[in-house]
Amino acid sequence: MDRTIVPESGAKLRLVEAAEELFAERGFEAVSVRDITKHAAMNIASVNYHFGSRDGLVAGVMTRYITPINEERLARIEALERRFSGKSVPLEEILDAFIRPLATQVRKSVMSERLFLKLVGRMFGEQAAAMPPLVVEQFKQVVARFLKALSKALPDLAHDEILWRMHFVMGGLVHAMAQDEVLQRITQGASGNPTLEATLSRFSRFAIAGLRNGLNEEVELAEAVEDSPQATFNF
Amino acid sequence: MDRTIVPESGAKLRLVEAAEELFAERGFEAVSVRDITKHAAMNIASVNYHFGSRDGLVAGVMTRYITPINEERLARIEALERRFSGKSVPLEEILDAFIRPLATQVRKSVMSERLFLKLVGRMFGEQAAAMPPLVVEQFKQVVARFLKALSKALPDLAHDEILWRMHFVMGGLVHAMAQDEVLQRITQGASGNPTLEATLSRFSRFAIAGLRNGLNEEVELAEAVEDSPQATFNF
DNA sequence: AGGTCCTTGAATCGTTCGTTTGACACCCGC
DNA sequence: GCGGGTGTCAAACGAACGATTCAAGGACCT
Repeated sequence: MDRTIVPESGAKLRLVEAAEELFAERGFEAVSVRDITKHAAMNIASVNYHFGSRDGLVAGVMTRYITPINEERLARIEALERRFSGKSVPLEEILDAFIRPLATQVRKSVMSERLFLKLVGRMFGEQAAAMPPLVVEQFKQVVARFLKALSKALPDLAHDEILWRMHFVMGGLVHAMAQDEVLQRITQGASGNPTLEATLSRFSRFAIAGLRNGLNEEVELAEAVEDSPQATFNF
Repeated sequence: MDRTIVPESGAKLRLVEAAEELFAERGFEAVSVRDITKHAAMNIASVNYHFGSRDGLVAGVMTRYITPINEERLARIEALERRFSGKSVPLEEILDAFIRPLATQVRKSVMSERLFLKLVGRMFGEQAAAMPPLVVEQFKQVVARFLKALSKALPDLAHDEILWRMHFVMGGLVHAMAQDEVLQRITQGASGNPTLEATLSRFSRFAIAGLRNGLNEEVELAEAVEDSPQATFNF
């Protein structure tokens, strides 16, 4: 569980690390093989030699962090289910098991917190279609596992509803990670320079509330209609 | 307020519509000028003749729908503030004013709901840096306006906190719009084929709960700590 | 010392990209 | 009917892309 990095020849590692940095900064499609090899001080041919193709390198970058993140997620949710032995795991714990691995793995990276998050965020935001099949398979496993735990923790919510809310949660997470400069630009930098932990904590509380909502849904809607003369909520 | 489309020469319109469709389907960076002109049954040179460059066409596509969406957002929030004359506008109404314009504009588009949402989602998800300055300026105005309304509606929340939650909300929205096939793939299509209205309604309820959370924050945290023997929430 | 395998180096491949060119057709006011 | 915009067309531009080639290096083993 502690092995974070696939054993690489040293040259492979240098290429992957250079690629990560550039992908995080400029996005996957905006970086050429020449950019990467120049940044790693290596020959152009090295990418094709070590990874077969540019896509092979991209796959290597995606696997490198996402795999241990998802492994840690699975390990954590399994530990929780063991701890609560069949009973439903509290929502807070489930979400923590999903989010905290990001903070764990960022520490093992040579990149800054900000770049690491941008990289992971970009993988889902702009390269979701290019994910290696193995990673996709693992991710399906993670989703299925957490979905089951959420179903238990939120027994009054329909299965579909949970699914959608999880989708919203992942979207907020991905966006918050990858698009930090949008926040900065739009608010003229009024948002400060928070730590990763603080940001994830903020998000965690937001997401929990969104997920938990609806146990008393009809009550809230009734209120809303009362409050506003011409309620707009037919959609 | 009803003019949706900038007056265009007919040829410009055909190019923009062809570009929209391809951008929505494949992403902005994956579509070449040749793809666009072929799809519009026009000459390669037409893009540079009518828009100056490929970037000019991209800017045209971004402006075309985002501008009226943001105009409608501003009109709605102003109408609400007028209606509630100085008093705080209910959170539900604020969020509705932000989200509903998407549904309004999609109807004026020749594209399918799904493609339209993918297009708008992609603009923020993968092309936020390429937004025309005019659109960015308008968007800043929208954010500032809604931020003020939210501050009134959620008086117990710190300014920064509201800002971050709005960021999370926008992320969930963008992701839900652009990455629909992720949801399909990961859940093996178990999520059905909901209408736009249903999806936005779902999201709206989710976001409201997330935004409103924390008025009684310490209470919930205390509960959570009690529930779980070894609380993991130091972050 | 010789031979083998793994890895790099510089040069170049064929494609595709966004953009430009200049010739050609059209229309409209004079 | 004639000149000057206006728009379209095929063709070609230089630049950048991912990928390939092949010779030369270097480590390691026998």
